[in-house]
Amino acid sequence: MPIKKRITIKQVASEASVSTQTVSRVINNRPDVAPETRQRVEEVVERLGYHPSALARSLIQQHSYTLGVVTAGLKYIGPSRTLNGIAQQTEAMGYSLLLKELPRFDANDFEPLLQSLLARQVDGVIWAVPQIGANRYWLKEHVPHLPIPIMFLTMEPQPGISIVSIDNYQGGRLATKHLLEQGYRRIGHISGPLDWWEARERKRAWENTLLEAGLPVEECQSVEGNWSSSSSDRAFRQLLDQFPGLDAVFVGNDQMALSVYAIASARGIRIPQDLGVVGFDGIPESAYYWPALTTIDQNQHELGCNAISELVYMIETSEHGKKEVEPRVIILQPELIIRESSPRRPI
Amino acid sequence: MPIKKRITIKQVASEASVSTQTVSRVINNRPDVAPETRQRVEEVVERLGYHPSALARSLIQQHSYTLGVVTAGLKYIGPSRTLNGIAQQTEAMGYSLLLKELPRFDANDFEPLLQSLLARQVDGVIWAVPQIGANRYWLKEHVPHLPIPIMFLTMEPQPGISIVSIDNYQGGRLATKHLLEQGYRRIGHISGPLDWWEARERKRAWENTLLEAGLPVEECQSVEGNWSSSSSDRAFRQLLDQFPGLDAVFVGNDQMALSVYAIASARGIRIPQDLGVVGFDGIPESAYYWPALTTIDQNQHELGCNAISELVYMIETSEHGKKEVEPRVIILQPELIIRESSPRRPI
DNA sequence: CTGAAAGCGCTAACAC
DNA sequence: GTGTTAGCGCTTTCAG
Repeated sequence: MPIKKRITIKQVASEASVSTQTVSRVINNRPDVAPETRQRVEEVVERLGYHPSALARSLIQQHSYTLGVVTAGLKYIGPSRTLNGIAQQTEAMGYSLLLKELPRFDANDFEPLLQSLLARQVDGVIWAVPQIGANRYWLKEHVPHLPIPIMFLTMEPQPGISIVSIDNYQGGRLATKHLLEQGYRRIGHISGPLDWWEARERKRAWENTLLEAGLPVEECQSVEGNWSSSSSDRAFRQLLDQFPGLDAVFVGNDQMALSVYAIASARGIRIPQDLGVVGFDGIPESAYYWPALTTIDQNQHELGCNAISELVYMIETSEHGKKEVEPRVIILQPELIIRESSPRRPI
Repeated sequence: MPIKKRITIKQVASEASVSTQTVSRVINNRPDVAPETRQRVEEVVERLGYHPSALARSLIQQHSYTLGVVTAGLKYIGPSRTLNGIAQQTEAMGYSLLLKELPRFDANDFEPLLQSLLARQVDGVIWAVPQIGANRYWLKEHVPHLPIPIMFLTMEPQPGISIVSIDNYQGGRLATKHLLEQGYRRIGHISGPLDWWEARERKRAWENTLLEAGLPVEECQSVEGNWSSSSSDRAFRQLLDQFPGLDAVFVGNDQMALSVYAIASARGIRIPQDLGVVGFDGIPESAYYWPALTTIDQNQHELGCNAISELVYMIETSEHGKKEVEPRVIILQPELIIRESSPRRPI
């Protein structure tokens, strides 16, 4: 039961007529306490509503059981789903979470952020900000000097860095191959913003898959969006104008696919009869687009979970074994979900 | 620059040939330091890459400059947008954020959660979990005994409790009145899950507004969903079956409106010619439904910002003035966004 | 202006 | 089994 004033270990000790050390042993479940002493102490702890200060404990043990997470764009569903996994797994592993959100995706003043986490003695850090532009420039120089493990999400593998990522290239490949297999031939692409690594990977996969199938890929065949529905509103109209004969489009995410649907409806282009569509992300809503959207499901929740498991593993082995843990790279595979927006094309 | 080993104030002191107090004064910008001493210390701080331990500081000052936030359902966009506001405002006010996510919306084992926050000496708590079922039962008994301020989001005002909420009743009223004004008369409702306070408020507003307009409200005129698109898939079909002559529907949130669109399309019901639709939430995507969705915009980001400003105010005045701050209730007003799904009905 | 001593709440290491 | 001593890294108090 929460109480108005904070009780200290001293008060418990004096109330139970033992030393603080004994109280400490009881609350930490150490063996060397006489059963009746233990019981007496426990009774006092209960009665006073005593709860040990994690702060004091962290200070002396040099171990806070707290993880720092740096994120960006929580107002979007992707980062939130990842954070959801992170929070859940952190809790499950008995740690707490200190949250920092970057004001912008491409903010790159990593230093004060990292310091504020280090000042609070976090045991490890998850850098859950996607790789954009040059926002990873500091890795090479600074990561090796950090006193604690740091785990990066969603970025290009790099020697010496621990990373958990989703295979965006493979996702783009699955999407494009699916469209090819269904008989589409003039396949356009609405990409995410190309300063994002993920957007580039998806586009690169689309391009290579077409080329490997012996199809030409022209400049006018793809347009850049910025992940938002409103951006693809413009992008899709441009694509229609500049690439005649379009029979399918691979859209960089499900939000952008939504306005592809809207523009198509407004222009009398029927999906899927006149135009096949494949999205990316697998947001729950995409199953209720009409027609239901074929998409690439990326499990961002699991991404977060994996990152934490791995990070905690790094923390705990580097403590025990005293030797540094080898940086590890984990790549999760996305999945193709076939729905109604990409049926086999009649010959 | 981050450094491998942690530097302590002692090392800085000895390196600069001063006492630790002097170093302390310098890093806290206290006045009583000779300019040249200050400069010498600053130089050493810089050279060694010293950063004070927030932990040790919190311990002695009994003030951690950290806020605890308890949230739930981060995989949904609503809670994330709120957390976004919370994180941003917390940062802006110079605090850090300790994040806890409930495994389920209706989890009500508040006790261990609160204790784990208190153990880390948070200066205040934001309870950002919506009011559902009896998950507020503990307030009356426990809140008055908490040693720190606690701020609740999204719940029914209650004496003695600090709350920031959005006026869901007013939102439901705006939506329903709009449909009435546009000439719709047989207006159905797909509600959120009715153990949610927000869902009940929206429904109550819909019902009262119809009654005040002299229209009957029958049992068969509304169906309960669970906020997800899939739930309203079922709910809307049921509504169509059980309430003939439906000419408009007020849907509890924008996600559920999405499958109303899908079912309508599949059944040849034209929106808006045959059916007017109004949603709730104002998610960015709703502007790209086809036709664009009229909805009630609730600014959840601002909700989070307000909650933090208020909480920090409570913390800082209760410290200075030593007297408890009066609990405050802040109600934010949602806004009607008129788009294309609810045109004036031809007579 | 500066330093010495005390202590925040807890635990590690050692005595008894 | 249990208590004592020391100290995590910092700030407060008070003396000079």
